[in-house]
Amino acid sequence: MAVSEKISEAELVVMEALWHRAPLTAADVAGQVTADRGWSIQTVKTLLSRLMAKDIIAADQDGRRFLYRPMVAREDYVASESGRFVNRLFGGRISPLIAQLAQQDQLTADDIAELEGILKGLKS
Amino acid sequence: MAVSEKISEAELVVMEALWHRAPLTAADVAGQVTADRGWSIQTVKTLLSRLMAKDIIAADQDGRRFLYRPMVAREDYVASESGRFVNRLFGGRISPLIAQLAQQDQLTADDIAELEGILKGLKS
DNA sequence: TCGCATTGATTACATGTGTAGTCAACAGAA
DNA sequence: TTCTGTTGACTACACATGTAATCAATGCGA
Repeated sequence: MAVSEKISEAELVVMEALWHRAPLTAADVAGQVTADRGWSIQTVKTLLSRLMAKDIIAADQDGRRFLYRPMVAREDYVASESGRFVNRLFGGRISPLIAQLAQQDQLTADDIAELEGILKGLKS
Repeated sequence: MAVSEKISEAELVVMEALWHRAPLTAADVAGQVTADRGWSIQTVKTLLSRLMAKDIIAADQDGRRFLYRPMVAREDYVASESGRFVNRLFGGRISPLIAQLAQQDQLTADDIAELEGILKGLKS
């Protein structure tokens, strides 16, 4: 559940591809990400190796290729990063974060409605 | 207003000291942070130099020392990091973040009350 | 069977980061 | 005036990260 090793920016791009669909071969992952990022397939393979070394993904042999899959659920990663983030910048308190984002006009009417629903659920 | 250069973890510790009180000499900053972190004063000076190079802080000469002060307001930094964060992990949408944090039991009753107040203000 | 294309493994290299040591200048004590 | 301690500047060095090139094995087409 806990995500021990750090996932770097570039590694996260690869993880998003695997979270979106897995298992994938290195070539598949590259197909998903080289478009936006302009990486070579070698770069993707390096990132896959590093993620393997960190035990964040695993690979199952399929003939002479590997099929890569996440070992960490996106929800778990997001949960741990969210916690780290509010601790780092908001002393663990969430309402200042919301106030912050509200001030940046990052909250849509839908967000507000949704938040009210969430809060209602929490109070009961 | 925008924070161009990245502030690393260690640098952020120094920034927090300067945001808390400024201007400070290198020795003052070290006094604030070496306790928790076990850094030598040299480490603090290196971090100050790097922050200077990034134009995140400035220094005014005071005799043969320098008095360091932030060039970036904490609010601006927090705003830009918050935006970056919700974009990276929540596709820019905030309600999933709140739902996430709520699920981690990171929301206290006070938080909930405060959030309701914020939302009320936003709707009017 | 033999060469080529594919694939993982290894190596490369510049830049950032954490963590400091050393040096040179200068101000104040003796 | 000389010694010494303080201070910023410069240098160091290992590990992380971004971005790949190259190598070696191997399976498949000719």
